[in-house]
Amino acid sequence: MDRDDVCEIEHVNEKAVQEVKSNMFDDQTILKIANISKILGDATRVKILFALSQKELCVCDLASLLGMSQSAISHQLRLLRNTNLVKFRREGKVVYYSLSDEHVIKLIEIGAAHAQE
Amino acid sequence: MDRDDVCEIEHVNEKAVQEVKSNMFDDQTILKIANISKILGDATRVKILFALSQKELCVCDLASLLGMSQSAISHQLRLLRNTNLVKFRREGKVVYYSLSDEHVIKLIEIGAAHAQE
DNA sequence: TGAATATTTGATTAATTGTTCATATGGACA
DNA sequence: TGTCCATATGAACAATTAATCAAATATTCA
Repeated sequence: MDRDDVCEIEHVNEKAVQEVKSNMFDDQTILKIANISKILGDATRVKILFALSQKELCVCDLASLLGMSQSAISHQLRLLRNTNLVKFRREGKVVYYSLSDEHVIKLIEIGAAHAQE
Repeated sequence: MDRDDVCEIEHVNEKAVQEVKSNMFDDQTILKIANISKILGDATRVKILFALSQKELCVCDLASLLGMSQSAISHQLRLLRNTNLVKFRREGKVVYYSLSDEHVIKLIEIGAAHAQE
């Protein structure tokens, strides 16, 4: 699309637009904000992260806790691993997961505060 | 699926699971957390919300600022309206949008802090 | 009223996503 | 080695989603 034609130029508040633009986060930061939000945009993942914020748990614990298949949990954990939100350690056959990012809990808390309204 | 069969019962740390479960947010709260996160899970919407946190802007301003079609912006604004994250006022032909939820900015700020790593 | 302009809306389409099922991997232990 | 069990992974499928295009509203102004 042609961004000069979004509307008649006289109607754009050019000064305000430029001012906001100069304060805007760079695209990479915006993308990272969107990406971590995307992670929290699924109830299963929110539950997993909240659970792990309280206790280190194995895949099996999480599956039991959430009443979901071990495969579904494992898929979600992979996502959380790939985005460095959780870490894990192996103990025999069992793999224990725990949080590796403190921001996530703040985000969940603010989301919860937002929910109470 | 059968949640009793996710794994051998003896291997679930039942006590830990129960403890976490008792502290877990209720499903409705979890859903609201996920839903507001979903909103922030898109770069266009993050930009819109961040822009509106600084200045009241019209649809046309936002389209110009983001270099996107006015229709695309309008669709996103509808979403933000429906979730009560923005409010608007009409002035003649022009509709001005502004933020109506303070939590959103905190979420974006924490997301940005997370991005700086 | 009719023309012009800002915005909204509905339908469509391509892309993304979360779960399921089946199968693979990896460690423990006989 | 072979079996068991916890976990991981790949393919497939349904559902959701964001942009585009075309068309509808709403407001101003001549």
